[in-house]
Amino acid sequence: MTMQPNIDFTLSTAPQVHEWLRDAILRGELPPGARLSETEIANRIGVSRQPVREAFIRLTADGLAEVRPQRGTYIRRISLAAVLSARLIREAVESDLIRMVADLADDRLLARLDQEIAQQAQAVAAGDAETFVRLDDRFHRMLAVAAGQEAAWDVLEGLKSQMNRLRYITARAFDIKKLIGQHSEIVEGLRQHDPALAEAAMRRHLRELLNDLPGISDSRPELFIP
Amino acid sequence: MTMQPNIDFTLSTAPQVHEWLRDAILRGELPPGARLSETEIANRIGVSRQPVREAFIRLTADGLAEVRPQRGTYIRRISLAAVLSARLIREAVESDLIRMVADLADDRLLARLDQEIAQQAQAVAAGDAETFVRLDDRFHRMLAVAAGQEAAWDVLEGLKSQMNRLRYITARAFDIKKLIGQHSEIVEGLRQHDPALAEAAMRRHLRELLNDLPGISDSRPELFIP
DNA sequence: GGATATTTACTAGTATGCAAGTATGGTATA
DNA sequence: TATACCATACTTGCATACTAGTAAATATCC
Repeated sequence: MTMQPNIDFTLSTAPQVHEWLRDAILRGELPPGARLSETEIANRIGVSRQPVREAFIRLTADGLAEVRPQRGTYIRRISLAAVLSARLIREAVESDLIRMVADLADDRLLARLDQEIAQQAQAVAAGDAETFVRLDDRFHRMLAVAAGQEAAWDVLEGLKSQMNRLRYITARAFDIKKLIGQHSEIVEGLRQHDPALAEAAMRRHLRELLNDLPGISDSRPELFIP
Repeated sequence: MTMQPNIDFTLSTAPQVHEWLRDAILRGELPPGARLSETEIANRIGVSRQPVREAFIRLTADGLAEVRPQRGTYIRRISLAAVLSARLIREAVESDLIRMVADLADDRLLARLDQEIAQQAQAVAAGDAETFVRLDDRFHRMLAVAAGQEAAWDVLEGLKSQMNRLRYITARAFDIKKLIGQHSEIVEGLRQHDPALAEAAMRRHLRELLNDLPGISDSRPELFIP
């Protein structure tokens, strides 16, 4: 954790500290298992323990930190079970959403999706894995919006936080080209207005994580709860 | 809010206060829109403001309260959009789960589900709507467990909190007999090991809320965000 | 030298005081 | 009577002091 946050003292500081730490955790800057201290962070950013403490409580509620009384506060390691649950939920929801979109998709939407995929290809050509992660999220969000269910996607975002940490930390471990090809298959299903085809492509796509997960948990066991 | 919590002073008080308030909110004892005060609750249960304040922060993270700086803390009114999102997610997930169960269901599971439904019928015969809400949750959890996905159900529990408040507050507004009949249809699909049949029954069941919601939001507008 | 107390430095949990913003009700004024 | 103003009593946000518990290094005893 190299940077300091820019605290705006005309606003409440606790939420700002929370957001700052949350970002750092999701990006993997604060790795699973890392130790935090209310006092140390408070001194670093020039506030009292109190707002930092409240930020820790919020992080705990997010499932991103764990306060061990009288011992310390730690960045939570990733629970494989939680990742698998989130993946299952995501597959179920996005499968339903993509069926809805298949009925509604018009040329304008299809063109925008094609354009998104082109940008993704550009990022992978530049070897920029982090950008791809961001674009990937945007692609899926766009589908949720097209289904008129952006709110549902926002809920998924919360659940996906464990998955996202994993993706940022191990972005290079994924076969990104394959993922982009799967995006194209999904859009192809939409183009044909074939809900079953689009759904099958979506499920294949979201099950990809199941192939990668064992390798990741073998090579980076320190990220996970044993 | 009539009762006092039993605070165990050998443990941290903040989490205890949080759980106590959370229950009161979900049961509808603290109704949407109600005003809370750190000081008042602290005095009532004989602790300082600090742990109460931390409980409020946790409630905010749960989406159950809203702290308006320098104004007060209020029990959040229910967002219709949030309920609809939660319902959609629930339908998607439970549909996938019930398909899994249809493949695995054995006589022992079917017998236990039949027994659950019998208990539900008993509750409705006794006119005990609150008990039915509890049994209903147990029924759906049992299905998730049978699919080997109890963790996923736990995640849904968190999302459903807005829905649950509604159910407790307006338990009598629902046609409970109809709901029990739908439970039977779901189990019938399992008995025939027919995933499509079971899924269709589940979706019908979970879409029932869509029929009741307009009536509820008309007759109890004070529960909802405008 | 090894095992066992003890000190010491740290941790988070709680209580309390103060600051700053908001709502309310009363009062003076037109 | 209606309106503007102001005093007051609240609210939460933050800082600080103190408590109690943990863990690790150190001293002490055998």
